[in-house]
Amino acid sequence: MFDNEDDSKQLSRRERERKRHREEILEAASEVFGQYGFEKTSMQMIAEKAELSVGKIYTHFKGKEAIYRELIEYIVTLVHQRCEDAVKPGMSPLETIRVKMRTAMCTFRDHTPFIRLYHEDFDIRKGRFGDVECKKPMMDISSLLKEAIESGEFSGEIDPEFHALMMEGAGHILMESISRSGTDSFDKITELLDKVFLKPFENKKQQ
Amino acid sequence: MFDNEDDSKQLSRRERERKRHREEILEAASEVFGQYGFEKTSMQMIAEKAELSVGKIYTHFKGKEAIYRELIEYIVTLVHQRCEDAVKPGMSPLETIRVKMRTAMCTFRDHTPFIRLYHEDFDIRKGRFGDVECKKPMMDISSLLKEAIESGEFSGEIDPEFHALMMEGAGHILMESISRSGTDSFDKITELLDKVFLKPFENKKQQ
DNA sequence: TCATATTATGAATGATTATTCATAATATGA
DNA sequence: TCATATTATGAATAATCATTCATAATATGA
Repeated sequence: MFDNEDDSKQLSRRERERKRHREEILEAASEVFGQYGFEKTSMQMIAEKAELSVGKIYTHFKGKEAIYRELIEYIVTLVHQRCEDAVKPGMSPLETIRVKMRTAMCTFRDHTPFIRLYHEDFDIRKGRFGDVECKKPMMDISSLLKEAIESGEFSGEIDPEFHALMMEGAGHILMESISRSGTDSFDKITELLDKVFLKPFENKKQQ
Repeated sequence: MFDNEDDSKQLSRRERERKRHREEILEAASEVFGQYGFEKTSMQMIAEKAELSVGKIYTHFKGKEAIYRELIEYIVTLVHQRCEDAVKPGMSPLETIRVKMRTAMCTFRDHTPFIRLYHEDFDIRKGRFGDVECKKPMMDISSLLKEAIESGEFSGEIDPEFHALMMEGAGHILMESISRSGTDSFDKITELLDKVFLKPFENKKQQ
Protein backbone atom coordinates (compact mmCIF):
# COMPACT_ATOMS: atom_id res chain seq x y z
CA MET A 1 0.00 0.00 0.00
CA PHE A 2 2.71 2.46 0.90
CA ASP A 3 5.08 0.88 -1.59
CA ASN A 4 5.88 3.66 -3.98
CA GLU A 5 9.43 2.77 -4.96
CA ASP A 6 10.08 1.21 -8.33
CA ASP A 7 13.64 -0.03 -7.79
CA SER A 8 12.78 -2.94 -5.51
CA LYS A 9 14.93 -5.25 -7.61
CA GLN A 10 18.10 -3.43 -6.55
CA LEU A 11 17.53 -4.11 -2.88
CA SER A 12 19.03 -6.91 -0.83
CA ARG A 13 16.78 -9.18 1.15
CA ARG A 14 17.55 -7.24 4.31
CA GLU A 15 16.81 -3.96 2.66
CA ARG A 16 13.55 -5.24 1.25
CA GLU A 17 12.53 -6.53 4.65
CA ARG A 18 13.35 -3.22 6.24
CA LYS A 19 11.26 -1.44 3.63
CA ARG A 20 8.40 -3.82 4.27
CA HIS A 21 8.56 -3.12 8.00
CA ARG A 22 8.39 0.58 7.37
CA GLU A 23 5.30 0.11 5.25
CA GLU A 24 3.73 -2.15 7.86
CA ILE A 25 4.23 0.51 10.48
CA LEU A 26 2.55 3.12 8.29
CA GLU A 27 -0.29 0.74 7.54
CA ALA A 28 -0.77 -0.07 11.23
CA ALA A 29 -0.51 3.58 12.20
CA SER A 30 -3.12 4.64 9.66
CA GLU A 31 -5.55 2.17 11.17
CA VAL A 32 -4.93 3.12 14.76
CA PHE A 33 -4.80 6.88 14.15
CA GLY A 34 -7.89 6.52 11.97
CA GLN A 35 -9.77 4.77 14.74
CA TYR A 36 -8.63 6.71 17.81
CA GLY A 37 -7.23 9.98 16.51
CA PHE A 38 -3.78 11.41 17.10
CA GLU A 39 -3.94 12.14 20.82
CA LYS A 40 -5.48 8.87 21.92
CA THR A 41 -3.11 6.75 19.88
CA SER A 42 0.02 5.53 21.68
CA MET A 43 3.22 4.22 20.15
CA GLN A 44 2.49 0.98 22.00
CA MET A 45 -0.77 0.63 20.10
CA ILE A 46 0.95 1.16 16.77
CA ALA A 47 3.67 -1.32 17.68
CA GLU A 48 1.15 -3.96 18.69
CA LYS A 49 -0.91 -3.49 15.55
CA ALA A 50 2.24 -3.76 13.41
CA GLU A 51 3.45 -6.74 15.48
CA LEU A 52 6.85 -5.36 16.32
CA SER A 53 8.48 -3.49 19.17
CA VAL A 54 8.19 0.16 20.06
CA GLY A 55 11.92 0.66 19.70
CA LYS A 56 11.82 -0.60 16.16
CA ILE A 57 9.47 2.16 15.15
CA TYR A 58 12.10 4.66 16.17
CA THR A 59 14.60 3.18 13.72
CA HIS A 60 12.20 4.13 10.95
CA PHE A 61 10.62 7.36 12.17
CA LYS A 62 11.69 10.30 14.26
CA GLY A 63 8.60 9.96 16.41
CA LYS A 64 4.85 9.86 16.62
CA GLU A 65 4.31 13.15 14.90
CA ALA A 66 6.60 12.21 12.01
CA ILE A 67 4.48 9.14 11.28
CA TYR A 68 1.34 11.21 11.43
CA ARG A 69 2.73 13.82 9.09
CA GLU A 70 3.86 11.20 6.63
CA LEU A 71 0.37 9.70 6.56
CA ILE A 72 -1.23 13.06 5.89
CA GLU A 73 1.33 13.75 3.21
CA TYR A 74 0.59 10.34 1.71
CA ILE A 75 -3.17 10.73 1.46
CA VAL A 76 -3.04 14.33 0.28
CA THR A 77 -0.54 13.46 -2.44
CA LEU A 78 -2.43 10.34 -3.45
CA VAL A 79 -5.76 12.11 -3.85
CA HIS A 80 -4.07 15.00 -5.61
CA GLN A 81 -2.28 12.67 -8.02
CA ARG A 82 -5.30 10.52 -8.80
CA CYS A 83 -7.41 13.60 -9.39
CA GLU A 84 -4.84 15.01 -11.79
CA ASP A 85 -4.64 11.70 -13.65
CA ALA A 86 -8.40 11.41 -13.95
CA VAL A 87 -8.78 14.71 -15.77
CA LYS A 88 -8.65 14.37 -19.54
CA PRO A 89 -7.89 17.17 -22.01
CA GLY A 90 -10.92 19.03 -23.25
CA MET A 91 -13.01 18.59 -20.13
CA SER A 92 -14.96 21.65 -19.08
CA PRO A 93 -14.31 23.05 -15.58
CA LEU A 94 -17.58 21.60 -14.36
CA GLU A 95 -16.85 18.17 -15.81
CA THR A 96 -13.44 18.38 -14.20
CA ILE A 97 -15.00 19.06 -10.81
CA ARG A 98 -17.31 16.07 -11.18
CA VAL A 99 -14.49 13.76 -12.16
CA LYS A 100 -12.25 14.95 -9.35
CA MET A 101 -15.04 14.60 -6.85
CA ARG A 102 -15.74 11.05 -7.94
CA THR A 103 -12.04 10.21 -7.93
CA ALA A 104 -11.47 11.62 -4.47
CA MET A 105 -14.44 9.66 -3.13
CA CYS A 106 -13.14 6.43 -4.63
CA THR A 107 -9.75 7.05 -3.10
CA PHE A 108 -11.20 7.60 0.33
CA ARG A 109 -13.39 4.54 -0.11
CA ASP A 110 -10.22 2.50 -0.55
CA HIS A 111 -8.52 4.24 2.37
CA THR A 112 -11.24 4.64 4.95
CA PRO A 113 -8.91 5.06 7.94
CA PHE A 114 -7.66 8.22 6.30
CA ILE A 115 -11.05 9.88 6.39
CA ARG A 116 -10.78 10.68 10.06
CA LEU A 117 -7.09 11.42 9.75
CA TYR A 118 -7.64 13.97 7.05
CA HIS A 119 -10.53 15.51 8.90
CA GLU A 120 -8.50 15.71 12.09
CA ASP A 121 -5.65 17.31 10.21
CA PHE A 122 -7.95 20.24 9.59
CA ASP A 123 -8.00 20.90 13.34
CA ILE A 124 -4.34 20.23 13.77
CA ARG A 125 -3.42 22.79 11.16
CA LYS A 126 -4.90 25.40 13.39
CA GLY A 127 -2.92 24.96 16.50
CA ARG A 128 -2.36 21.48 17.78
CA PHE A 129 1.15 21.42 16.36
CA GLY A 130 1.40 25.17 16.20
CA ASP A 131 1.20 26.84 12.86
CA VAL A 132 2.22 24.60 10.01
CA GLU A 133 2.71 25.11 6.35
CA CYS A 134 -0.29 25.20 4.08
CA LYS A 135 -0.71 21.90 2.31
CA LYS A 136 -1.16 21.51 -1.40
CA PRO A 137 -4.81 21.65 -2.37
CA MET A 138 -6.17 18.18 -3.01
CA MET A 139 -8.58 19.11 -5.75
CA ASP A 140 -8.73 22.90 -5.82
CA ILE A 141 -12.43 23.01 -6.50
CA SER A 142 -12.60 26.71 -5.83
CA SER A 143 -10.43 27.68 -8.83
CA LEU A 144 -12.41 25.35 -11.06
CA LEU A 145 -15.65 26.90 -9.92
CA LYS A 146 -14.23 30.30 -10.71
CA GLU A 147 -13.38 29.13 -14.23
CA ALA A 148 -16.81 27.58 -14.66
CA ILE A 149 -18.42 30.86 -13.68
CA GLU A 150 -16.24 32.83 -16.06
CA SER A 151 -17.07 30.48 -18.91
CA GLY A 152 -20.77 30.90 -18.18
CA GLU A 153 -21.16 27.22 -17.37
CA PHE A 154 -22.03 27.89 -13.77
CA SER A 155 -24.04 30.46 -11.85
CA GLY A 156 -21.94 33.13 -10.19
CA GLU A 157 -24.50 33.56 -7.45
CA ILE A 158 -22.28 32.12 -4.74
CA ASP A 159 -18.70 33.02 -3.94
CA PRO A 160 -16.69 30.07 -5.28
CA GLU A 161 -14.36 30.13 -2.28
CA PHE A 162 -17.26 29.54 0.10
CA HIS A 163 -18.97 27.19 -2.31
CA ALA A 164 -15.90 24.95 -2.33
CA LEU A 165 -15.57 25.22 1.43
CA MET A 166 -19.14 24.10 1.95
CA MET A 167 -18.58 21.16 -0.37
CA GLU A 168 -15.61 20.10 1.69
CA GLY A 169 -17.57 20.38 4.92
CA ALA A 170 -20.54 18.49 3.57
CA GLY A 171 -18.35 15.85 1.97
CA HIS A 172 -16.55 15.20 5.20
CA ILE A 173 -19.57 14.88 7.36
CA LEU A 174 -21.08 12.49 4.85
CA MET A 175 -17.97 10.37 4.72
CA GLU A 176 -17.69 10.26 8.48
CA SER A 177 -21.31 9.30 8.81
CA ILE A 178 -21.82 6.71 6.15
CA SER A 179 -18.40 5.32 5.37
CA ARG A 180 -19.18 2.28 7.45
CA SER A 181 -22.23 1.40 5.35
CA GLY A 182 -20.17 -0.27 2.64
CA THR A 183 -18.59 0.44 -0.69
CA ASP A 184 -21.57 1.69 -2.65
CA SER A 185 -22.40 4.41 -0.15
CA PHE A 186 -19.47 6.38 -1.51
CA ASP A 187 -21.30 6.60 -4.82
CA LYS A 188 -24.22 7.98 -2.88
CA ILE A 189 -22.00 10.71 -1.46
CA THR A 190 -20.86 11.78 -4.90
CA GLU A 191 -24.45 11.84 -6.05
CA LEU A 192 -25.62 13.87 -3.08
CA LEU A 193 -22.87 16.45 -3.45
CA ASP A 194 -23.63 16.78 -7.14
CA LYS A 195 -27.35 17.26 -6.55
CA VAL A 196 -26.82 19.93 -3.91
CA PHE A 197 -23.71 21.75 -5.01
CA LEU A 198 -23.55 21.47 -8.79
CA LYS A 199 -26.79 20.70 -10.62
CA PRO A 200 -28.83 23.61 -9.21
CA PHE A 201 -26.20 26.13 -10.28
CA GLU A 202 -25.41 24.69 -13.66
CA ASN A 203 -26.51 26.92 -16.53
CA LYS A 204 -28.37 25.32 -19.40
CA LYS A 205 -26.00 24.86 -22.31
CA GLN A 206 -26.12 28.27 -23.96
CA GLN A 207 -26.38 28.74 -27.74
CA MET B 1 -23.37 34.32 31.11
CA PHE B 2 -23.79 30.99 32.84
CA ASP B 3 -26.13 32.50 35.39
CA ASN B 4 -29.37 30.64 34.92
CA GLU B 5 -30.75 30.65 38.44
CA ASP B 6 -33.57 33.00 39.35
CA ASP B 7 -33.43 32.79 43.15
CA SER B 8 -30.27 34.85 43.62
CA LYS B 9 -32.01 36.94 46.26
CA GLN B 10 -32.20 33.95 48.60
CA LEU B 11 -28.45 33.44 48.66
CA SER B 12 -26.02 34.72 51.26
CA ARG B 13 -23.06 36.77 50.19
CA ARG B 14 -20.81 33.72 50.47
CA GLU B 15 -23.17 31.61 48.42
CA ARG B 16 -23.46 34.27 45.76
CA GLU B 17 -19.69 34.55 45.59
CA ARG B 18 -19.33 30.83 45.26
CA LYS B 19 -21.86 30.79 42.46
CA ARG B 20 -20.00 33.59 40.71
CA HIS B 21 -16.74 31.65 40.96
CA ARG B 22 -18.37 28.64 39.38
CA GLU B 23 -19.58 30.76 36.49
CA GLU B 24 -16.17 32.36 36.10
CA ILE B 25 -14.60 28.93 35.83
CA LEU B 26 -17.05 27.92 33.13
CA GLU B 27 -16.46 31.17 31.28
CA ALA B 28 -12.69 30.77 31.47
CA ALA B 29 -12.90 27.12 30.46
CA SER B 30 -15.05 27.88 27.43
CA GLU B 31 -12.41 30.30 26.22
CA VAL B 32 -9.46 28.03 26.78
CA PHE B 33 -11.15 24.88 25.46
CA GLY B 34 -12.43 26.91 22.54
CA GLN B 35 -8.97 28.10 21.68
CA TYR B 36 -6.90 24.98 22.32
CA GLY B 37 -9.34 22.08 22.30
CA PHE B 38 -9.91 19.52 25.04
CA GLU B 39 -6.61 17.65 24.95
CA LYS B 40 -4.33 20.66 24.81
CA THR B 41 -6.10 22.49 27.61
CA SER B 42 -4.72 21.96 31.11
CA MET B 43 -6.42 22.65 34.42
CA GLN B 44 -3.61 25.10 35.08
CA MET B 45 -4.61 27.09 32.02
CA ILE B 46 -8.22 27.23 33.12
CA ALA B 47 -7.21 28.26 36.64
CA GLU B 48 -4.98 31.04 35.34
CA LYS B 49 -7.63 32.36 32.98
CA ALA B 50 -10.20 32.33 35.80
CA GLU B 51 -7.65 33.88 38.20
CA LEU B 52 -7.96 31.30 40.94
CA SER B 53 -6.18 28.15 42.03
CA VAL B 54 -6.33 24.72 40.50
CA GLY B 55 -7.57 23.20 43.75
CA LYS B 56 -10.48 25.57 43.80
CA ILE B 57 -11.75 24.22 40.52
CA TYR B 58 -12.07 20.83 42.13
CA THR B 59 -14.44 22.18 44.76
CA HIS B 60 -16.81 23.04 41.94
CA PHE B 61 -16.29 20.28 39.41
CA LYS B 62 -15.41 16.63 39.52
CA GLY B 63 -12.67 17.16 36.97
CA LYS B 64 -11.69 18.36 33.56
CA GLU B 65 -14.14 16.20 31.71
CA ALA B 66 -17.03 17.33 33.90
CA ILE B 67 -16.39 20.95 32.99
CA TYR B 68 -16.19 20.06 29.34
CA ARG B 69 -19.43 18.13 29.46
CA GLU B 70 -21.21 20.93 31.22
CA LEU B 71 -20.12 23.39 28.54
CA ILE B 72 -21.38 21.14 25.77
CA GLU B 73 -24.63 20.66 27.65
CA TYR B 74 -24.87 24.43 28.04
CA ILE B 75 -24.44 25.36 24.40
CA VAL B 76 -26.62 22.55 23.11
CA THR B 77 -29.42 23.48 25.48
CA LEU B 78 -29.05 27.19 24.77
CA VAL B 79 -29.24 26.81 21.01
CA HIS B 80 -32.09 24.35 21.37
CA GLN B 81 -34.02 26.70 23.65
CA ARG B 82 -33.49 29.81 21.56
CA CYS B 83 -34.51 27.96 18.44
CA GLU B 84 -37.70 26.77 20.10
CA ASP B 85 -38.50 30.28 21.31
CA ALA B 86 -37.91 31.81 17.90
CA VAL B 87 -40.51 29.66 16.20
CA LYS B 88 -43.95 31.26 16.11
CA PRO B 89 -47.23 29.42 15.58
CA GLY B 90 -48.33 29.19 12.00
CA MET B 91 -44.87 29.10 10.49
CA SER B 92 -44.41 26.64 7.67
CA PRO B 93 -41.72 23.95 8.08
CA LEU B 94 -39.45 25.80 5.68
CA GLU B 95 -39.93 29.12 7.44
CA THR B 96 -39.18 27.31 10.68
CA ILE B 97 -35.92 25.99 9.29
CA ARG B 98 -34.90 29.45 8.19
CA VAL B 99 -35.69 30.97 11.55
CA LYS B 100 -33.89 28.24 13.46
CA MET B 101 -30.88 28.52 11.21
CA ARG B 102 -30.67 32.25 11.74
CA THR B 103 -31.19 31.85 15.49
CA ALA B 104 -28.51 29.22 15.82
CA MET B 105 -26.06 31.38 13.88
CA CYS B 106 -26.77 34.37 16.12
CA THR B 107 -26.23 32.23 19.19
CA PHE B 108 -22.89 31.00 17.96
CA ARG B 109 -21.94 34.52 16.98
CA ASP B 110 -22.42 35.52 20.61
CA HIS B 111 -20.58 32.44 21.86
CA THR B 112 -17.70 32.02 19.42
CA PRO B 113 -15.54 29.89 21.72
CA PHE B 114 -18.26 27.28 21.58
CA ILE B 115 -17.96 26.83 17.85
CA ARG B 116 -14.83 24.79 18.16
CA LEU B 117 -16.10 23.08 21.28
CA TYR B 118 -19.26 21.93 19.59
CA HIS B 119 -17.39 20.84 16.52
CA GLU B 120 -14.89 18.91 18.62
CA ASP B 121 -17.71 17.26 20.51
CA PHE B 122 -18.66 15.61 17.27
CA ASP B 123 -15.36 13.72 17.35
CA ILE B 124 -15.53 13.05 21.02
CA ARG B 125 -18.91 11.41 20.73
CA LYS B 126 -17.30 8.76 18.64
CA GLY B 127 -14.66 7.46 20.93
CA ARG B 128 -12.54 9.94 22.75
CA PHE B 129 -14.53 9.39 25.94
CA GLY B 130 -15.83 6.04 24.81
CA ASP B 131 -19.41 5.77 23.71
CA VAL B 132 -21.62 8.44 25.18
CA GLU B 133 -25.30 9.11 25.10
CA CYS B 134 -26.84 10.74 22.07
CA LYS B 135 -27.44 14.40 22.69
CA LYS B 136 -30.71 16.19 22.09
CA PRO B 137 -30.92 17.53 18.55
CA MET B 138 -30.21 21.25 18.51
CA MET B 139 -32.53 22.16 15.69
CA ASP B 140 -33.74 18.89 14.19
CA ILE B 141 -33.64 20.17 10.65
CA SER B 142 -34.12 16.71 9.23
CA SER B 143 -37.64 16.27 10.63
CA LEU B 144 -38.61 19.72 9.43
CA LEU B 145 -37.32 18.94 5.96
CA LYS B 146 -39.41 15.79 6.00
CA GLU B 147 -42.50 17.82 6.87
CA ALA B 148 -41.72 20.39 4.21
CA ILE B 149 -41.46 17.65 1.63
CA GLU B 150 -44.72 16.09 2.73
CA SER B 151 -46.49 19.43 2.54
CA GLY B 152 -45.18 19.94 -0.99
CA GLU B 153 -43.22 23.02 0.05
CA PHE B 154 -39.89 21.39 -0.67
CA SER B 155 -38.48 19.06 -3.29
CA GLY B 156 -38.17 15.46 -2.15
CA GLU B 157 -35.23 14.90 -4.43
CA ILE B 158 -32.75 14.51 -1.60
CA ASP B 159 -33.00 12.34 1.48
CA PRO B 160 -33.78 14.82 4.29
CA GLU B 161 -31.48 12.99 6.69
CA PHE B 162 -28.50 13.55 4.43
CA HIS B 163 -29.67 16.99 3.46
CA ALA B 164 -29.64 18.05 7.12
CA LEU B 165 -26.30 16.38 7.68
CA MET B 166 -24.73 18.28 4.81
CA MET B 167 -26.12 21.53 6.16
CA GLU B 168 -24.50 20.82 9.50
CA GLY B 169 -21.16 20.02 7.88
CA ALA B 170 -21.23 23.07 5.65
CA GLY B 171 -22.38 25.31 8.49
CA HIS B 172 -19.55 24.19 10.70
CA ILE B 173 -16.81 24.62 8.20
CA LEU B 174 -18.12 28.09 7.41
CA MET B 175 -18.24 29.06 11.06
CA GLU B 176 -14.76 27.75 11.69
CA SER B 177 -13.42 29.57 8.68
CA ILE B 178 -15.01 32.96 8.87
CA SER B 179 -16.06 33.44 12.47
CA ARG B 180 -13.02 35.60 13.06
CA SER B 181 -14.06 38.06 10.37
CA GLY B 182 -16.51 39.87 12.63
CA THR B 183 -20.14 39.93 13.52
CA ASP B 184 -21.71 40.43 10.12
CA SER B 185 -20.03 37.39 8.63
CA PHE B 186 -22.52 35.25 10.52
CA ASP B 187 -25.28 36.78 8.42
CA LYS B 188 -23.28 35.78 5.40
CA ILE B 189 -23.24 32.17 6.63
CA THR B 190 -27.00 32.11 6.99
CA GLU B 191 -27.35 33.57 3.53
CA LEU B 192 -24.95 31.06 1.98
CA LEU B 193 -26.65 28.08 3.59
CA ASP B 194 -30.02 29.33 2.41
CA LYS B 195 -28.84 29.83 -1.15
CA VAL B 196 -27.30 26.38 -1.38
CA PHE B 197 -29.53 24.21 0.75
CA LEU B 198 -32.98 25.76 0.67
CA LYS B 199 -33.79 28.07 -2.23
CA PRO B 200 -32.95 25.64 -5.04
CA PHE B 201 -35.24 22.99 -3.60
CA GLU B 202 -38.12 25.22 -2.66
CA ASN B 203 -41.23 24.62 -4.74
CA LYS B 204 -43.05 27.61 -6.19
CA LYS B 205 -46.10 28.38 -4.08
CA GLN B 206 -48.69 26.00 -5.51
CA GLN B 207 -52.31 27.07 -6.22
C1' DT C 1 31.32 -23.35 14.49
C1' DC C 2 32.55 -19.07 16.47
C1' DA C 3 33.73 -14.13 16.88
C1' DT C 4 31.88 -9.97 15.48
C1' DA C 5 28.56 -6.85 13.71
C1' DT C 6 23.93 -5.70 13.20
C1' DT C 7 19.28 -5.36 14.74
C1' DA C 8 15.37 -5.92 17.98
C1' DT C 9 13.48 -5.58 22.46
C1' DG C 10 10.95 -3.63 26.13
C1' DA C 11 12.25 -1.81 30.65
C1' DA C 12 14.00 2.63 32.31
C1' DT C 13 13.79 7.64 31.78
C1' DG C 14 11.77 12.00 31.54
C1' DA C 15 8.13 15.00 30.70
C1' DT C 16 3.54 16.25 31.18
C1' DT C 17 -0.54 16.97 33.67
C1' DA C 18 -4.99 15.51 36.17
C1' DT C 19 -6.02 15.06 40.81
C1' DT C 20 -5.31 15.17 45.87
C1' DC C 21 -4.22 16.94 50.23
C1' DA C 22 -1.34 18.99 53.94
C1' DT C 23 -0.82 23.58 55.07
C1' DA C 24 -1.84 28.47 54.94
C1' DA C 25 -5.08 32.02 54.77
C1' DT C 26 -9.33 33.80 55.92
C1' DA C 27 -13.83 34.21 57.99
C1' DT C 28 -16.91 33.67 61.92
C1' DG C 29 -18.91 34.85 66.06
C1' DA C 30 -18.22 34.59 71.10
C1' DT D 1 -9.32 39.84 70.23
C1' DC D 2 -8.99 34.98 69.91
C1' DA D 3 -10.30 30.13 69.18
C1' DT D 4 -12.47 27.58 65.78
C1' DA D 5 -14.34 26.50 61.40
C1' DT D 6 -14.24 27.18 56.64
C1' DT D 7 -11.94 27.88 52.35
C1' DA D 8 -7.95 28.51 49.19
C1' DT D 9 -3.48 27.26 47.71
C1' DG D 10 -0.12 25.07 45.00
C1' DA D 11 3.32 21.51 45.95
C1' DA D 12 3.22 16.46 46.11
C1' DT D 13 1.30 12.33 44.03
C1' DA D 14 0.11 9.25 40.51
C1' DA D 15 -0.80 7.99 35.99
C1' DT D 16 0.20 8.21 31.23
C1' DC D 17 3.02 8.00 27.46
C1' DA D 18 6.87 9.47 24.05
C1' DT D 19 11.46 8.49 23.65
C1' DT D 20 15.97 6.31 24.72
C1' DC D 21 19.23 2.83 25.52
C1' DA D 22 21.44 -1.17 27.85
C1' DT D 23 20.93 -5.78 26.84
C1' DA D 24 19.48 -9.79 24.21
C1' DA D 25 18.81 -11.93 19.96
C1' DT D 26 20.12 -12.68 15.44
C1' DA D 27 22.80 -12.48 11.26
C1' DT D 28 27.19 -12.55 8.88
C1' DG D 29 31.05 -14.55 6.94
C1' DA D 30 35.61 -16.44 8.09
